[in-house]
Amino acid sequence: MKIKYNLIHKDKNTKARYGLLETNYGTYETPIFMPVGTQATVKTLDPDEIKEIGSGIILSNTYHLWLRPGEDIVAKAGGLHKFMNYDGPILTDSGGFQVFSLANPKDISEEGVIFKSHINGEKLFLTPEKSIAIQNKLDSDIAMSFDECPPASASHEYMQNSVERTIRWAKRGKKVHSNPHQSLFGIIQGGAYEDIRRFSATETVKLNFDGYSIGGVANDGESKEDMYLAIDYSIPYLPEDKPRYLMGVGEPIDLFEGVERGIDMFDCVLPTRLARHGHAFTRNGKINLRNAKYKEDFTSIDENCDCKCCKNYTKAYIRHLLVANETLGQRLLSIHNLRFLIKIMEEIRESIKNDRFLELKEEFYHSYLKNNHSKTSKQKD
RNA sequence: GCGGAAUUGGUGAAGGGGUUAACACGGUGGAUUGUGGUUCCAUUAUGCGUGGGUUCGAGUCCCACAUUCCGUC
Repeated sequence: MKIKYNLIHKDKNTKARYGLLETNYGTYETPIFMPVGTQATVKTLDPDEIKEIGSGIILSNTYHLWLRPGEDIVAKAGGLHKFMNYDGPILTDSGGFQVFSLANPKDISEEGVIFKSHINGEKLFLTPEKSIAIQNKLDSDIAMSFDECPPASASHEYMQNSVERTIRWAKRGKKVHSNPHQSLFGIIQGGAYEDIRRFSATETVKLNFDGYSIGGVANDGESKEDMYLAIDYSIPYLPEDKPRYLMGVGEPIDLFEGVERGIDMFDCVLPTRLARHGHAFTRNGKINLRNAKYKEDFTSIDENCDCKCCKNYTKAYIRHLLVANETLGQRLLSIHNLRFLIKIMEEIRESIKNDRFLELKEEFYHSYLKNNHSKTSKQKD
């Protein structure tokens, strides 16, 4: 079946919305945070642990699985769910982001994009049709349109041309999409240009996708102000009865800012990447467990957290694991950081239902920002 | 006793007269938003065993001493 979004309640004071998303693998409440498992694994966790932290949908990536092990092997295994032994919903990214990160602008043509494999340097060619065909074979529950993801710093002219091409790519992808129980999302681009976001949103919505994403907001070096503008400029043109997905966003503050503006779905590598590099989210801001001050700190990372890591282990022990390069440290922190974001989303959903989203937001910001561990803007003060 | 070699940060060390002592590991911070798993960035010896001397200038050359190692009686 295709996914189905049911809008249940709109917050009285903001654009935040609470809904239910029906999928092939159960119904999930939104807004939702989706952990990222690029290579058919949420790094360091097994599927039982993904479930334990209260996770719903997870992400995987067309580009990476295309290169290794190849979509045919995944198909032979019985599809991505069977291959990785995960019986929850899976969304696959289209490889579009890799256009931004791995290709040169001159390698992008109307037909598709020339990549250099990050594994062996081999020249590869990816098109909208190819991306959709791979995703059909992977048999994910939600596929993404193949898009170009230009930086917000791109000129107005480049951005307009890029967005027009992304829309043509979306049409081509939709035309060949043939997996009956896989949904397909369109992607809105346009940087922080109001007119281009409006154009991208209205034209993409005309194609009638199962959901809509806002992309190009979490590229390296872009300001949070531009991200918030990109959302504000796109949301008014998206239909109420379809889910809205903000791609690549996952700082706690940005989850609140996104929800407030009407976003239903988020994904981000940040919780798991930060974990592997020794950082943890806490209600009092982000901390670096490798810091010497935790050497003899025998308290948990966050005493209010209900995850396996916080219930059983101390900062001093986790620090030791990280410094000694033991993978258990990375695993425990990944579990904690993911649980942290998922729990925030649980609280956010409750607050929307009770029309007290802004109160929760203020409460969270007060605690999270009080030690200035996180800035509300990437711009220096 | 005699002869030879060595002595440079927390560690392994480079440098054999010319500005601020290489590099690596370790230490200490920071970064990370549709993945960078072991990544990236910054910082970390006002000092080269001790004391003299030569020189415009000395880890670098000379002398004495100390310590360590090797050989030998």
